[in-house]
Amino acid sequence: MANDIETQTSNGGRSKIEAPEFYLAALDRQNRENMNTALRPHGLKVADWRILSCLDSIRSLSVSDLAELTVVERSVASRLVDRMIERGFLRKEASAADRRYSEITLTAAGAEKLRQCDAAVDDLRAQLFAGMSEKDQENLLRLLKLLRKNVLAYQHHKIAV
Amino acid sequence: MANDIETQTSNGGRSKIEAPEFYLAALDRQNRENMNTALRPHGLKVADWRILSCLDSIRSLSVSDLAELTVVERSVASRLVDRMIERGFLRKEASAADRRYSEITLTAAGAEKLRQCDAAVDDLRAQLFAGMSEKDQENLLRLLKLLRKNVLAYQHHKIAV
DNA sequence: GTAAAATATGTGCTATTGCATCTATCATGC
DNA sequence: GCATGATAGATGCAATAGCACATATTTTAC
Repeated sequence: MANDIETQTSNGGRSKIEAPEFYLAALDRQNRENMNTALRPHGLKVADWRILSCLDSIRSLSVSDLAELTVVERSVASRLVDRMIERGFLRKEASAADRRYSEITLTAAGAEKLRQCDAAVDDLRAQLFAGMSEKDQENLLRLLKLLRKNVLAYQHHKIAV
Repeated sequence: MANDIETQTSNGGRSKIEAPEFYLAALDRQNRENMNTALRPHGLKVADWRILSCLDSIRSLSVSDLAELTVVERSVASRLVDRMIERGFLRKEASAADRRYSEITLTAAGAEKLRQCDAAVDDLRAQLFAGMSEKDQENLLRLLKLLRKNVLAYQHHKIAV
């Protein structure tokens, strides 16, 4: 049944589900599923892994920074961080300069856990970009960055005006 | 604080948050937020809009088809459809050929609601692809399609092996 | 034909997310 | 200095998503 799906533009225009945003969304959702299955043996979910990855890249971040980088609500980031502290993967201390901020860092256990996931994640990435030339990958990254900039601009536009 | 975020590859390799998948995820999440704010005046959420869009493109689909196209669990699609039937946007009847299947179609009200959203969605899309040449857009779509194929292949690989 | 397996859908329950709100801390104005 | 406003973070609550399972229908194996 699902095999013979064909887009029939009933309205004369281009089919909505052929739009790039639709692909983008479907792609991310499916990739997230795959990430979750790849990470399950390690006891992590994608949201956890993203937090750890951010702190691997930047070392010390606040809850707000993590929320911004992983694009979740601050409340969600707060709870994710809490749970990972309980599990021993993260450590949190109040910033000396501004005690509202928390400085979250990886513990040795967190760094080790992240390292354990590397193989699975790298494998998944390799599958994802299979058959795509280096040049195409760079091109894709460039286009995605441009889209990201546009998205942020839209948000500011909305807020400012 | 969040402004001076710089990627520092503490592990010698490429920073994880610079990986295309990370951009992809962040992009989709932010775009979804923007879609939600754009659709809020119309009383729809992105999930609703996706369902309607699929049925605008294909006319008649089952719950499973909709779940597959929008990449959500079938239970989620089932409830989304139910609620939209209650709101008068969709109609559902059992398939004559196979009564397990439901044939879901847009009502006139549903088609009209979707049409009302078009301006907002088109505007958002224009903002999203602002400054991107026609050629780049086609290129992006091509690359996304390739990624999508790879993602699906990975899933089948996982299931089959 | 009948039994067993498979598929589509719906439902109960849990986990996750997002929104509103609260507290604590800092910045700005006077 | 102090009052007001702004920001970081946490928490209560509601909506959503996902998982496990149940039911109805069809297909497959015998």
